Amino acid sequence: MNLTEIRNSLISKGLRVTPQRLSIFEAIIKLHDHPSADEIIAFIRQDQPNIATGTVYKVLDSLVENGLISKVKTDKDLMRYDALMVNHHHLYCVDSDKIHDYIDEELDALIAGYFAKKEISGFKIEDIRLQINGKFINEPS
Amino acid sequence: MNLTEIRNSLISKGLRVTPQRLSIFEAIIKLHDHPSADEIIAFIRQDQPNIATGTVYKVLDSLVENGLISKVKTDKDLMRYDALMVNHHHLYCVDSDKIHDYIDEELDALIAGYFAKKEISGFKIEDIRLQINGKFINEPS
DNA sequence: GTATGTGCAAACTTTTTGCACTTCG
DNA sequence: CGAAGTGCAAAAAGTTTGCACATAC
Repeated sequence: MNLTEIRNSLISKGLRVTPQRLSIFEAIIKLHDHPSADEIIAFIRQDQPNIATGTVYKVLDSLVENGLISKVKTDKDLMRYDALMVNHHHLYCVDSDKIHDYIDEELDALIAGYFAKKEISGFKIEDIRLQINGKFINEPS
Repeated sequence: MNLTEIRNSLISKGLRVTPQRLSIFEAIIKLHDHPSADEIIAFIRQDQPNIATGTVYKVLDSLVENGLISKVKTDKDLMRYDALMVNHHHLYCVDSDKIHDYIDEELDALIAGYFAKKEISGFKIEDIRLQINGKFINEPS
C-alpha cells in the first residue's frame, strides 16, 4: 500500500487527508510488526517531531473505527495495531513477544467446514481467529 | 474446585496459604466470567474490605506465574483472569464484550491433525487458541 | 467559511513498586 | 524465627479528554 492508496482509503471513508493521518497509517504499514502506539509515535517523531500523543491516539481510533486498521492485544501488554485487514491469524512468540501474521486459506476452509456441521448452541459465529503460540526457530525479521 | 482443592493447589506450587490468596482464587472461580482485576477487587471487598489493590495484583501475578490461573485480553479492554487451565478456546461476544469458555476436543484434534501435516516454516507451535467472535443468541448467564 | 482535525497539557485508569509491618509454616 | 506475603501510598505507564487553534475541502 503506497501513499496514494492510503490517501484513497481515507477519502473512501470520508476522512480528511492530513499529514498526521498519512504518516501514522504509513508508520503502521512500514513497521509491519504490529507496533504499539509508542512505537508508532517514536517512528513518526523522526520526521515530524511535533506530533502530539493525543493526536496519534485519536487518529488510531478513527482508523480503527473506519475499519482501515485493527487492534490486537497480547496477553501480556498493551494495544498493538495492524494494517492487514484480510482474515488472518497471529503467531505469538512466547519468548520475544513478537506477533506475526499468518494467512492460511486451507486452514480457514477446514475450520469453516467444521463449524458448518457443528454449531455452538446459542452462539452465532461471525469470525474465527487463531492465536498460535510458540517460538520462532530462526528469528525472521 | 472447593476451598480444600484451592488450598492444595497453592501448597503444590510451594505458595503459602493466606486468606487473601484463598479469597482471590475463589473469587475468580465464582465470578467465572473472566473477571477483570477490578471486578475481583470489588467482589472480595464485600467480605474483606481492607484488601489492598496492590496485594490483589501481586497475588494474581503469582497465580499466573505458577500456572494456577491465566490471563486473557480482549481487543478492547484490560486484563481478565481465568481459572480454567485445560486447553480451551474463547467465545467473544461482539455486543456485550463477554467472554465464554469453549471446550471442543474434536476441534482440537482436527487442528492438531492439520498442523501435524503442515508446518509453519521457522515456527514451533506450542499451543493454539481460537478466538471465536460472534453473538450470543439467547444470552447465557 | 466551516466542519473536521490537531496540539497541548491535564486528568484518568489500570497496574506496578518500595518498604515497613505482619503472618504462615 | 525467618522467609514469604500484605498494606499502603506514591508513581509509573498507557490512554483519554477539553478546548483553543489550525487546516482540508
